[in-house]
Amino acid sequence: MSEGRAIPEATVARLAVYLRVLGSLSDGGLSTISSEALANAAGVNSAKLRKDLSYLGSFGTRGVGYVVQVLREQISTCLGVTEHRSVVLVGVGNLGHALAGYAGFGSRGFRIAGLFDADPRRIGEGISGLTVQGMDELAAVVAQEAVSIGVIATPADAAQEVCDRLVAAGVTSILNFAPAVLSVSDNVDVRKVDLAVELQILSFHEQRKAAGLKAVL
Amino acid sequence: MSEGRAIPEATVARLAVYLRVLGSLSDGGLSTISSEALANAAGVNSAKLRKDLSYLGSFGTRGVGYVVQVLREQISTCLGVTEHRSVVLVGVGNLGHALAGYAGFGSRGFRIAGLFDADPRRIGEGISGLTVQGMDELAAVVAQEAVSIGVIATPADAAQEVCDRLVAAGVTSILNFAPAVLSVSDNVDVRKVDLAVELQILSFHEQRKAAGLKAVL
DNA sequence: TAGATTGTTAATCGATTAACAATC
DNA sequence: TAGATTGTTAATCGATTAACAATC
Repeated sequence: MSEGRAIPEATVARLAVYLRVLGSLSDGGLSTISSEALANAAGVNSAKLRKDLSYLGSFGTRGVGYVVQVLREQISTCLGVTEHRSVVLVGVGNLGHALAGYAGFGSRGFRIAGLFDADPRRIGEGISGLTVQGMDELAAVVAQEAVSIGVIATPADAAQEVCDRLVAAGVTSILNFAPAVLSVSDNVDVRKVDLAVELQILSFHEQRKAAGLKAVL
Repeated sequence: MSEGRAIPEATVARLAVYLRVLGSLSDGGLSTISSEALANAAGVNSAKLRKDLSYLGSFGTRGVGYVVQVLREQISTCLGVTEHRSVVLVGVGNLGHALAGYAGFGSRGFRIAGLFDADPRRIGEGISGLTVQGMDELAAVVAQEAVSIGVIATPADAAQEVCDRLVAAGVTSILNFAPAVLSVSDNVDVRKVDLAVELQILSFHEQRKAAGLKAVL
């Protein structure tokens, strides 16, 4: 039981996309779908989709396709969406506000257990039904609400300290929106979302396109 | 000239990180650095770092390391940071506000050429020194300001239409923050940043950790 | 020369893809 | 049975890593 048949990282990311696409499809009343159709909707090719699903088991029907509901349940279970998780969000600047107001949390099994900020002027502020707390409260909330995920939306220079405090409080996964490289012990997972890096990757490709154009002319 | 010696996608993403790390290092007055030290600061191993840099050429000194300034210039040139690029941002909700206020744009060679929203009540609103415009103005601004990159920060159901209008206006790269899969012609680059997907990946790993813990006990 | 560190090779690892036998 | 589509295999491709010769 609880087999360690490792699912590739890239597959996990795509499963989350499939899950969302399946959500809108079943809202649209569709009850069954082929790998080809789902792959198109998700923007991948069908071989990759079938390979991805094969890591979860085999619950399609040859000649027919997949039952949308079954697929949703299998993927949800695999990703752990069924177990609700509490997250804390540190830093309630512009980005923190946007994240706190993000509607997708609840429907995907996440619950914001607390908002925190180091700036005393922000403490007590109400955002999306929650009240901003000071960093002193962080450890207690993480412990009481069994929080396992921390989201960092502070400026870069505060990120490492916030990270350390989150880890000390017991958080084991961190989603980092601050433009800083965090160092953590390797039992803690960190994922980073970096606007500047995304833009620079696009910029790089723009440049290549321009160079290609020149080469052609 | 303008050689097509392809730089791997993964390398491009890391180069952007190295560039930022080098920025803070040279602010700190450091003038020379070894691959080992830079790799540590960037959170990768030194072999990977050297391999990444080798795609740009070889401008380190054996036995010594790299001159920080030289490295910054080489990476900047490669990524196209030296040529300034104009971007437009569509959707000025919470997230749009956060993005519009993001300080890192200018220092990285990007300039916001316009903010747009479909909601007539938002038109005329001032954000970070810019005025929100209606979608009718989009095409003209893209053309006049030679905008090549569009950022989508709308709700999911508006994303595809906004995308189509951006592409029609002449944008060739899109950064999509809306939780929707965009379909575009393949001369247009799309990168997607998805909060829900990031959280679900973390959630998946949390689950694995919990299962591993149980297995050990 | 001795010590340090780069740049590159070759081995390994992981992910993608096409193709097709299995089977509804 | 004939047509459709899955699940899986094997080939390919790309990225990571360790190791070390080159060289400062």
